[in-house]
Order: sequence, then C-alpha cells, then structure tokens
Amino acid sequence: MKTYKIKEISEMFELPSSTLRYYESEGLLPEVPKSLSGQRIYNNEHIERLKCINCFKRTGMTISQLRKFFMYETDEAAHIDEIISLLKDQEQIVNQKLVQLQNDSTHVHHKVEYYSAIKYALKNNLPMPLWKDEEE
Amino acid sequence: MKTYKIKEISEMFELPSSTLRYYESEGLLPEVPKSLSGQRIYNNEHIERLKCINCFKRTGMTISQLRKFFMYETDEAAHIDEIISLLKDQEQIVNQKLVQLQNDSTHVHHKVEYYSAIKYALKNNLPMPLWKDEEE
DNA sequence: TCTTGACTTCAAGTATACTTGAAGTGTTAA
DNA sequence: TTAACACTTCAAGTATACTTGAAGTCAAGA
Repeated sequence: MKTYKIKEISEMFELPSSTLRYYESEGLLPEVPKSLSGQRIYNNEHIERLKCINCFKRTGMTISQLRKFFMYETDEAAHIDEIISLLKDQEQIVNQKLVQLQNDSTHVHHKVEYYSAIKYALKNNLPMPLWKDEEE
Repeated sequence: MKTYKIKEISEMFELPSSTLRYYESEGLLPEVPKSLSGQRIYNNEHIERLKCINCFKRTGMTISQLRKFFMYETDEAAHIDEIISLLKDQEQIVNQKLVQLQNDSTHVHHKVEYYSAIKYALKNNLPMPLWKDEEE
C-alpha cells in the first residue's frame, strides 16, 4: 500500500504539518504508524479520513463532534443509531446552510450591482440609484 | 421613526445584548443614540445593518473586514472602487462556498444512506454493503 | 563528512469572537 | 414604594482551533 510523508499530506490538503499533528493529537486520525526514526507514515486510510474531516468541517462540525463521530465509527455495530442520528442532524444543518448561503449569494450580488450603478452615477454626475432589497 | 430597546433587537436577531454592545464597540453599527438614562435606542438603520452583518458573516467575513466595509460605505464616493472590489471578491468566495457545500451535502447524504444500509444488514444478519464514493 | 532542510516532542502562545462578572443605575408592575 | 428585572460600563475571562518556539534527531546531496 502506498505511503506518504507528512509533507506530502500537508501539500495534498494544503494544511500545515502542525495541523496534521494537531488533528492526530485530538484523536481525529486513525493510528499513524512511525518509521524507525519516529517519522509519521500516512496511507490511504488517512487520506480518506482527512477528506471526511474537511467535508464535515465545512458543514460546521467542531473538532469534538468529529472525534465523537469517528469514535462511533470504530464500533459501528454498537453505535449505528447514534451514527445515523448524528449524520441526519448534520444533513439538516448543511441543507439549511445551503439555503441561507444561496440567499446570501443573491444579496451580495445585488450589492455589487447597486454599487456599480452608484459608480456609474458618480462618474456621469447622474442621480443616485435607489436601494431596493428585502434582506432575509 | 420606530425605535427599539436592546432586548427587542436581541430577540429579533437571536443575539445576546452583550454581542450587540460588542458589535457597536467594534465599530460595526451606525451611531447608537442613548436615552437620558443612558440606554441604547436602535432604529431601522441598525436593523438593516445587522441583517447585513449576518449575511456577510455567513459568507465568511470577519469583524475587521466588516468594519472596513462599513467604513468605506460611510464615504461611498471616495471609496467606490474599494467597495466594488471587496464585494466582487466576496461574491466569488460565497459562490465557491456554495459549490463546495453542495458537494458536501451530497456526501453527507450518501453517508446517511450507507449507514442506513449497514443498520439494515446488521438487523437482518446480512452481508455488509460496500462503500463507494469519490469524495472531493 | 558536512550542511541543509525536514522531521520529532511538548509546552506555551495567538487569533477571533464573543461572554462573564462586578458594581452600580433605571424601569415597571403589584 | 418596593421588589424584580433590564440596563449601563469596563476589564477580564473563555472557547475553539490552531500556531509557534525551543531543543534536538534524521535524511540526502555536494
């Protein structure tokens, strides 16, 4: 199985090595084997885990929620209900975030248009446009 | 013009009063007048500003970026280019977030399905389903 | 062999965004 | 009027997620 040094993983995920050590110390990574000289040796399992961490982090999970989730996963059969419930909660959260962010995207876009019109009005000494928007 | 006490605003935005005072101290709010006895009196301008703060915060802006933006806004004509450039950057950022979050939503949903299948397999003593997914 | 850069541990430091506590004043309903 | 609760300031504290520094070991090319 292909293995990786910390620097390769660091570059792969654009995360400083210190963060990888930090995640490990927080119990987010599967056991990381070390070379004879003590250097970390990562494999595909770690890469998959890091993808998963990134995904969950973006959906708003904290380090301690991540740790909890991965702990449940290590004894899937005993914690299947907790895993499913946690995932369903997270699914709800990410979908709410999605709706909200779609709204926010629209609002920011409106602002770009509004200020572009302001700029035009300023340049040509024209009356200022009016701001119309119902922000949520 | 209708005015509001801090508690009304606090409930309206589900933000503790302390956070409202904090935002004010960080220069995110327009001048907040005080009653004779020193209590804050908010109006629609503050409400609009808070909606705007919430929107930008969700798109990832920090307090100091928000402060900068609102400072530019107070002298629109002098800073119109900075305002537009800042807004365009933020529009890009929010749209990237949106794409990423859509992906993440899909992944979380797949996980829900996968573990539901695991649960079913456990309950009925069936072979475990396989995990197939290309996570981004 | 020597040097340069990457790695190690562990404790302490930092950034961001609030939150809390103390000590006191103001407001309101019974 | 008196209790109960909301409000005030200001400084200090907290939570989360890293990040940095010190001091030392290891690996690879000139």
